[in-house]
Order: sequence, then C-alpha cells, then structure tokens
Amino acid sequence: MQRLICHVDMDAFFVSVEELFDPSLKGKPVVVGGRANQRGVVAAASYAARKFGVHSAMPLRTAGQLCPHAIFVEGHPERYREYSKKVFAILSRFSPLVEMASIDEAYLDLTGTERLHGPPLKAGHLLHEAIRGGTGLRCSLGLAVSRLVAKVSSDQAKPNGVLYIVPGREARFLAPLDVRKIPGVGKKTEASLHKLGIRKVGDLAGLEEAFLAAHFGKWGLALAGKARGADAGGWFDTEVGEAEDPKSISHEHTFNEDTVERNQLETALLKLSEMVAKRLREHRLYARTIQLKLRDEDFFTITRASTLDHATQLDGEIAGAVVGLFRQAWNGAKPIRLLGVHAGALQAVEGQMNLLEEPKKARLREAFRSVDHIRNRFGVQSVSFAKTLKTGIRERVHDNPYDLPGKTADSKRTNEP
DNA sequence: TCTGGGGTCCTAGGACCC
DNA sequence: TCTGGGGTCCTAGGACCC
Repeated sequence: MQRLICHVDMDAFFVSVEELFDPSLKGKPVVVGGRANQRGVVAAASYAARKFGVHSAMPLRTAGQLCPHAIFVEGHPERYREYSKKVFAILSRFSPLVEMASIDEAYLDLTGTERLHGPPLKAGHLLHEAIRGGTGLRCSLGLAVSRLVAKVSSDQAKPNGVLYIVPGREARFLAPLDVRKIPGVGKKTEASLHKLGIRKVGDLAGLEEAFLAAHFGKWGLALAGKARGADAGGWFDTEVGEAEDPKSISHEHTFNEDTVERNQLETALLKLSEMVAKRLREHRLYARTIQLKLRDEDFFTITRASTLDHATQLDGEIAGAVVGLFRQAWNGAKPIRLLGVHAGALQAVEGQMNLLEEPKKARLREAFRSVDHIRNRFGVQSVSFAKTLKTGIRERVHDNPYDLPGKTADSKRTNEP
C-alpha cells in the first residue's frame, strides 16, 4: 500500500491565537516575543509586520527599528498550548497516528484511509476545513509519501494552502527549490553547498553519493537521499506515532543585565535546577549527566558537564553538581549574560535505580512530590530552597514560554520571593 | 541588527579496557 | 624499545529546528 504522510503547519500560529482573543489585532503589524526594547528575539510576526522585514528569530530591538508602530506582545504560552492540544484532538479524528513535531506543527500517517476520507487531496481539504472550523485558525498542509516531502510541500503551500505531491513526482517537485528548503540545511550548510556551486535541490540530486560523503560525512549521504525525496535516516526516517521520552531536559535564563553578583548567579542556578528537577519528576525520568551553560558579556559560551555515579531527579543533587561546575568554571571576573542547567543521559524509573534506592532517598522523593503539588497550585516561588529565600531573587527565571504541549505550566507567581 | 529558550543529532578527542 | 586496533564512555562544541 502506498504510504501517505500529511504535514500540518499552522500559519503565524502565535499571532493568530492572539488575534482570536483580541480581534482588533487583525491585519495589524503584531510581534510576539516581548517588548521592543527587551533582550530577546521575535517568536512570531504577523504578515503585516513581515512586510517591514520583521521575521522570527530576529532581535526584538531590530524589529522595533524596522517597524516602530508594530504592536509588541509578550504572548500567552498557555493559550498556545491549549490551541495546540485542540489541533491535536482534531487531527486524531483523522488518524490514530498523529505526532506533534512542535507546538504548531504535526505529522499524520493517513496510509490506508482512502475509503474513510477519500483520495489524498480530498482528505487534505477535509482536514484543513476541520481545523479552520474547530479552532478558527488557518494552516497549511502537505501530503506526500515521505515526511520530508510532506514538510517541504506544506511550506510551499503557505499560507492557508493544501499541496499533494503525487507519488513518483518527488524529485521533480524538489529539483527547482533552493537547497535551503531541505530540512536540516541551514545557513552554514547552504554556504558550503554554494561554494561547491550547488544551489538547487536538483543540483544536489545529480551528484555522486561519494562526493557528498567526502564533503559532508554521514550527513552528506542523507542529503543525497533527501534531494530525491527520501526520509534518508535520522528522525525523519521514523514512523509517525506516539512521542517518545525526551532525551534531555534543560532550562536557561538570560539576565536583563549582565552581572558579576555571585549570589544572584548561584541563586539563578538553584532556580533553574529546581525547574529541571520538577520536569524530570513529571516525566518520571532520572538524569545521570548534569551540564552547566555559561555565556559571558561577549557572548562567549561554554558548557561544563559532570556525570554522577547515579541518576537523579532531586533538586539538591542537580543544584549541587551544577554549582560545583560553576565554581570551577567562573572566576568572578567576566560579567555573565546567561546561565543554563541541562540534564542528559536520562533513564526511566524502571531499571537499576529502584534496586539502589535508599530509604532516605525515597522519603526525599515523597517530599518533593508534595512540593511539586504545592507549586502547581500556588506557583514555583511558593516553595523554594532556603538560600533562594534568604538572598532574595531580583531576577526572575521563567519557564520556556513556547514549550511543547502537554506539560503543566506553573501558574501565577508572586512578585515577592 | 547585539544576538531567547528548549530541544535533537553529529563530530572529535581523550580515557580506559581488552 | 617509536607506537595495534576496536569498543565504549565521557566531554565540549556546533549546526539546526521551531
């Protein structure tokens, strides 16, 4: 049976959700991500704002210069998660094999649903209409035999379009597109390809695999396959289905102003450790590697990792490791711009941990369960490390506002620690 | 144009072991 | 005694995606 994959990509998602709640924003230049004078980048821009050259990932200050009359909004992550879930629910009516690839993007496996939904293009339009009717949001939709071609075709269909690539026509569809359109080809790879005189996907498809392998290693081989429309290894080559456990969990924070205040920095590390530990417990995962991320005022960035002799999900153990790394890595001279805490080498609850568990640890874990419960009800800052309370925290550390759906957001916070 | 935050995957070198 | 070879784990950094 011919495989049929559908890629759904919401159009200007964050902006469109904002418009649902405030229709007066419609048609106006809107920038989601923060104020025009803040440190940060654009998370989403309305089509009206894009006309001025504003696009996502652009520094907010730049966007403010390009389009001073734009409406700048911080955004509402809970709303985006809510609408992402709505989209997921609608898609689930069309196929049991649905996967949210990010908050505004999903893959469906529609293989064998022809008797139910009709031919591919018909199914696509039904889906498009269902999303429009169920959420009031527009999306673009690509259908093809592979994830890769489905994704590229949804991009070509933007905005508000449906595009089906007939099986066998993949290479012809891709050939005239810029190499940059291939997922995984970013600025650097594009530049390298241009140097070799390769500009279009068609140029790429004609090359020897050995040539690409020589220039780009393992990635070059995949690239050759992608140019012909194959999923060609890696994540793209997996079946569409249930999301797997995360491979890492991290939180980081950029300070509004660079700082050399050790107290402030270490307090921030404790907060970040708490956030990481809380998410580990939500996922019922344990981390064996803890990593610190440090960025100084010159944007010079280092990471320092430490592998523990056992896996953990406890705030104190993570904080202990990360503060240790921090004291080794930073001599107090250069002002710090960003701190991050990263948990890797994750393992499930099942496994050797249970055997090694000491009764003391079990009690601690029980205590943290209660802490998480209280935090969920009253906010992160309702329960915290003693040091945090003592030194006070001026700089507030936020959750990732544009996280994947399905994770609980910490509710309201007080301004006082 | 002074550059967020949360992820994934890949590479390369060194330690260590057999 | 002038330098094996493979495997695995760990660390650091970087490209890329939304």
